Amino acid sequence: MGLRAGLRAGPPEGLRERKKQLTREALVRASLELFIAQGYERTTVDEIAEAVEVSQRTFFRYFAGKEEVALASQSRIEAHVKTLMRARPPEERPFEAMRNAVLAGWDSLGEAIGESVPVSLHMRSYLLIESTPALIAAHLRRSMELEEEMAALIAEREGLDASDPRPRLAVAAFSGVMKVAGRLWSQGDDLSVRALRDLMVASLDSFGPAMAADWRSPAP
Amino acid sequence: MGLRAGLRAGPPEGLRERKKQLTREALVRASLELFIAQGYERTTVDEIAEAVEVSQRTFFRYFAGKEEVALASQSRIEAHVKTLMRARPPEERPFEAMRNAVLAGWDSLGEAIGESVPVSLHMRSYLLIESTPALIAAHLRRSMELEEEMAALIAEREGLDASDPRPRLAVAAFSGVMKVAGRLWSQGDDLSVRALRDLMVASLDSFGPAMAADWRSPAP
DNA sequence: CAGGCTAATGTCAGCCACTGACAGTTGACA
DNA sequence: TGTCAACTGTCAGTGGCTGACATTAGCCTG
Repeated sequence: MGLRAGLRAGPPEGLRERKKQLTREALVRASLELFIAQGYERTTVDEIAEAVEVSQRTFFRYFAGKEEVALASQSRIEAHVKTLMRARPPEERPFEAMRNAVLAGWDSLGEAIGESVPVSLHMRSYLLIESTPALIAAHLRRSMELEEEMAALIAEREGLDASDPRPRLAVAAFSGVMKVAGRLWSQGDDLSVRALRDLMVASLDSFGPAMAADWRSPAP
Repeated sequence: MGLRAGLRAGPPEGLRERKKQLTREALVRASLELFIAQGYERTTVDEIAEAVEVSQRTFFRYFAGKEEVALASQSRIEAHVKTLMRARPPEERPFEAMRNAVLAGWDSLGEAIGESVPVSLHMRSYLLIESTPALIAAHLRRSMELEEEMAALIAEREGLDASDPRPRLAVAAFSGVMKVAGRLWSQGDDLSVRALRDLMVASLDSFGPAMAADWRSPAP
């Protein structure tokens, strides 16, 4: 131990492991670039494999399907947010904790997705997802799983029984708001991370009013 | 005109149109029965086509894909709810109108899905969807489209600009609650329509408290 | 009611995502 | 260094889905 110098998180286990990591990252990068350049459907797995110089079979040993590689960098963020959520101080109320975890997640985007996928590529891949029906579907399913984990986390934080529906309701509302923000962002023209973050904050802030107020009376 | 007697809604245009309708219904029925009996993935399109005695190619002329036929009876309900939503009196607030439209939709399930698909078959198909990852994904995507239409409807009702995010936020929250209710239902053991309806009402009723209350203090 | 028009269907060939089986290659480690 | 296990490539096959073209069958007009 302690032999290696200048590395941060996970020390590469050996040559084999390092090569695998490299192949994986190359596949993600090549996939995203091809998807963005020519569209998701119009890109075949053979093309991706060829670009990375591996066989098609190898591609499928790294990813369960074409969808998975398209959502790969998105998954990194979700994992990151989950970690941050677990680290939230227990005094924070559920909504507050989720809000802080998500915002902190986007503020540290770079660390979340690693060096192999530049931030701008990641953002364009997000855009790709939002504009490709097959990927929208896959993404929503993954989000549902995330929601369930978040609800379980919150139930634990608050000391509630697993059957209590309130955490699930709160999480459903929260991620509904996030989805609206994501959609607004993808339809706007400022594709920066900052713009997305601002939209998230704005959507969260107008959620309360949106639920309570009488929209027909002139705004307060 | 006026020659035909004793028919209700859409007068069958002729023999050709009637046969198409019949084929379509037979495909939906056979699909659902096969899916339920042996699972969605383990059922091939060839099997379905064979059961109805049409070619595989014909199947794909009626449905864009295997997913679509699995969601067919679900789609009927969504269309029905949309209609009911449009008929809601304008005095109702958005949440109220959505709630009433959805509940009324389930109360008139029979009329919505027609005779070709019995209610119990429909409910089991709903269960199938909730337990099949590929169908969950497809269903969530369709729900998203429904949400957008609902938001547009509400924006119009309330006389709001299309860019106002509040209708979208309200709809997102509402359908988040509905999804939770659907999930609770599919995981319970009472698979009746009544049970689903009750869960929807219960979820809607506990939504307010779930958002506002301090869950840690003993319930009021 | 014959015959042409057109919509609906069947047949065939082919693409692409994905998988199992088997063989070859290459790090790991005694 | 040689053995083992992990990783990769090749091949053959299944199933969803599509375009092109031929065939059938309701429809409509004279």
